Amino acid sequence: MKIELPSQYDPKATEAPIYAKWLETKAFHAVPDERTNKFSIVIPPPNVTGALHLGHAINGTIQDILTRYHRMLGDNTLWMPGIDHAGIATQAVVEKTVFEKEKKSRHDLGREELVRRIWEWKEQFGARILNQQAQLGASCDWDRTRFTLDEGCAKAVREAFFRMFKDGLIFRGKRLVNWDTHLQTAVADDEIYHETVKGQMTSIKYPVDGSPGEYLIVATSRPETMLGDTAVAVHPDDPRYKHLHGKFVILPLIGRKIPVICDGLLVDPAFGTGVVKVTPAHDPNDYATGVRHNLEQINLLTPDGKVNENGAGEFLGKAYSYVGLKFATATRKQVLADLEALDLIAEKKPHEHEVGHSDRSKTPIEPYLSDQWFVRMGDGEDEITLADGTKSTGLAQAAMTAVTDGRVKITPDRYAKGYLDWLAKKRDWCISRQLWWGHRIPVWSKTIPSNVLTADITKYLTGDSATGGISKYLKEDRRVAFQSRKDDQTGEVFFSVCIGHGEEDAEQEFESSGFVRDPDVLDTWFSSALWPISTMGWPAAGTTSAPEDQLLPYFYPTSVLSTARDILTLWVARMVMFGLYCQGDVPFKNVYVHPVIQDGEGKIMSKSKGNGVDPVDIVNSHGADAMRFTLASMATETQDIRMPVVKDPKTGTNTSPKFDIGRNFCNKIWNASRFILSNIDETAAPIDNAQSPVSVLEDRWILSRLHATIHSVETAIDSFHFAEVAQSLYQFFWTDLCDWYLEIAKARIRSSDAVVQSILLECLTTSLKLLHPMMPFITEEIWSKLPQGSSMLVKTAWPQFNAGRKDPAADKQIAIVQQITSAIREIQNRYPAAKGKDVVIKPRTQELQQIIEQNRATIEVLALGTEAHISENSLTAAKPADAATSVLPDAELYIGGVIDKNAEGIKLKKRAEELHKFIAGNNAKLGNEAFVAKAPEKVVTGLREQLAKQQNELFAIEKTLAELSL
RNA sequence: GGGCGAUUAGCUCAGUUGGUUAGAGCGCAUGCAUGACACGCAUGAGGUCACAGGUUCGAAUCCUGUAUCGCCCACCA
Repeated sequence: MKIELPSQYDPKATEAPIYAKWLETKAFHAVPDERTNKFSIVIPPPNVTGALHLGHAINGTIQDILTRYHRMLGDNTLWMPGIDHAGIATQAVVEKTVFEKEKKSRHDLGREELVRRIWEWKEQFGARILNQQAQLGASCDWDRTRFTLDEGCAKAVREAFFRMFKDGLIFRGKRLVNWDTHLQTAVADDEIYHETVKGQMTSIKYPVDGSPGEYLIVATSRPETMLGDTAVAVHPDDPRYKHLHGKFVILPLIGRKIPVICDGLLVDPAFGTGVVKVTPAHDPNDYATGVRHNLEQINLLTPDGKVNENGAGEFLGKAYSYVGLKFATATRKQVLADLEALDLIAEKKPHEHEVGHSDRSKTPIEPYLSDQWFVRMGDGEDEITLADGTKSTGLAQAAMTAVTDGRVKITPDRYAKGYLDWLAKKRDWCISRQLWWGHRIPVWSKTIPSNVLTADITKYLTGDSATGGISKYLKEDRRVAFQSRKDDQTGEVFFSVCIGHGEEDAEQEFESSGFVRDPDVLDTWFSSALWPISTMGWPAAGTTSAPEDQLLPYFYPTSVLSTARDILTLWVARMVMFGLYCQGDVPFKNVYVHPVIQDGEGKIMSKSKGNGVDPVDIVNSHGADAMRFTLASMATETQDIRMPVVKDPKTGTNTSPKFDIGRNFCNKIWNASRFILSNIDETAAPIDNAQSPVSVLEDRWILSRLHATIHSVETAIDSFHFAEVAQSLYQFFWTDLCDWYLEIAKARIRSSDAVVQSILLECLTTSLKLLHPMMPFITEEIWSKLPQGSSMLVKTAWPQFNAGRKDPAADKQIAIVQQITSAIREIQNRYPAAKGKDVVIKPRTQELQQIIEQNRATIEVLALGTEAHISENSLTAAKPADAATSVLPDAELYIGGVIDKNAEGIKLKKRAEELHKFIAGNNAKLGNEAFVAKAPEKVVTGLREQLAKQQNELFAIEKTLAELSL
């Protein structure tokens, strides 16, 4: 009849079968239905190449707490999982593998074959990180698992691109990209690491045109770039160079006459000579300057990093050429030598600077001017129309407004600032990447010779045919959009056509008319930005009655996005923009930014540093619940959190003592449950939460505490205070329930008291429910052992908070019981001889005397066992001979015949000293008229009461000391 | 360089709008094989709240400055 559990909780044996059961019962599967209360989260899709790290684990834990909590609340709850194709990272991994195995580069394989290999790789390893998430207990709707490169996402990407292209929000422009001269590809900013290089700062003299003997001196760490200079800049207000405004200098070696321009943004007059050389094609700042002043951009580089035909000229009657030399090395050397020979070097000094290197090839990056596609973020003038019909002065502004007007709430709110600041710059977003793995840009282009008049372009493209070929797309209203851009220098027109979703047959037509598809793919963040809507079926949502088609109208906007702060701009801001533009509503109502876990020294955990902890190792050593509890208890409001890392002596892997907290708590839960279940009858049922009156003090108290806990857990989850959730559950379960209630109630438990059984069951079942979102496996396992019902905990309703169960009177009485009990134990600890001896209690108030009297038995059970008693409890109790004393603010306790005078004296004197300080401080405060006049009455009376107690206690101690003649 | 944050017990962190003697866990010390649990129980020690000013009757909490650390962004001719 009694239920028996094994004496140790074994996560390894428990977790997999429980998870299988959840999947079997489709517990995580969400389908739109008539419910109006719904909750949805889209997972930040981890990189397909990625291995699970603690960041995933803490974020997964948080999302699962929210998801499971809302599921239990009865909300229609969807947690949408998936993975990200992670363009460059994935391509690099596969390229590396191919090279290691076959010694073949991607050029050897060719585009199609490489992409095929990456897909193959994805099929093989892509699900690994999601399986690891499942090991943590994540309750994702795996039936809906998505991939940012799957068919649905491709459709969404194509549609979004098309709309923006058509609206002019996507445009083609020049941009300096980070060029890897070894791999001959552009690389993303975050694929670059900086290395400090010892170089030289060279000051070069540029002769002023028409003023023999006068030079402008510019300093540079990259003298070879001077070959591409198209201006020198000074500050407009710099008096040293006012006379040169509008003048020119002659570029040494090349002989080009270049203007002296005034630019207050580029030039800091206090730095160096206050003159800056401007090389628009090879430096980002100079590029921007060039755009401002309409300067010529002279590209000096070939794709493999050598100087092209622009690197030659004539200076002072002598020809110089650097064509074919390696740019940053041979060219630099030669340029310096030639300048030296001309005596045009004013100064050389050692200079350390940061040089960007490609992660892939480990070679220095060259800024390289090339044509790229951009998303226009908006400059505040042109209005755009969002999908809900409202207007905005650009995508960035729309995303800013969504946060400032509260449609998207960021928690903690300080992160909103970074988000807004970044968007306020409205920097156009370069979305083309020179890669093969990704969504290929759906644009076909053709260069139209300069001799074709603008008006004749259509005719030129369609030839004589009025209906055949591409003409129908050019003339009819099809989902095909056009842009053309004339090159100022050559007069050629670059004619681009974007072929939208549903018009794929047009691709062939355009290609046979000489159009060439853009070789680039889109920045991974482009498809990530569509993630909340693409996973829900956009753009086709709501048009059929198929359940898959109803996701978007039902679950969008999602409820919460949980993420790390580093992608608040790159990802979150862009999702908001695209959500508003494509779907007309924000993608999520809340953004929760969780803290980043660092190692014990405050360093970010990383693979290369070897200071990371692998969550899978922790699942193996401590169990998923233990890890989840620990991670949740670390999810405080702070932005970084430290986790000391140590080597596990058994496995040699990294671990942290922090996880023992969770493991110990699991064990506590297990054993308390074991104890309760082994002591209840099969027929026992939890007490009726709403109705049954409860009369026994400790029963009233534990239910009071239980309901306070329900309330605080709800409040904490709703406000994303996950550490508080962990804290209040830990406090309730371990301290209140196990340390106090179970100990107080043990006698009744042994005597099979029916009431206490119903209370125990109520506490246990409710605790399991409250703990389940955070610790799903162990709670589900224990739940399955309960005498009643066979339903799974995962689908069980969340406990109902009942304010009527809160019982301040019971709280107060138990607090006194605890205080007296601890005081007696303290004496016993101090004087081992006190063990087994009776206690005399002398309370100072009638009320306290009564409460102690009412709980005499309880205190005896907790502190005295069976062999001793409270022999007296009265206001006038006399102190026994040689009594050890415990002086409480409201009472004195004595255990006679045990005293060690000296030890007693030391302790009492120490406390007396403390009291003297407190009393003096309080007297000073209360003697201060300003304080009494200005402080709230509550504070003043509280202080007076406290002072009275302190004086009473001090009086008692001094009396005792006198009696001891100390 | 700009922004954000941190600095509270040996360690990791709480500390709600300023208000009665600043809390927790781990670790440490002492005692304990007590009929759930030694991954446990009981008790205890341990803090000038980074530093210097200021506001206030009153500051861990608000303001200013300094120092150290971390993260994000931009990187300098």
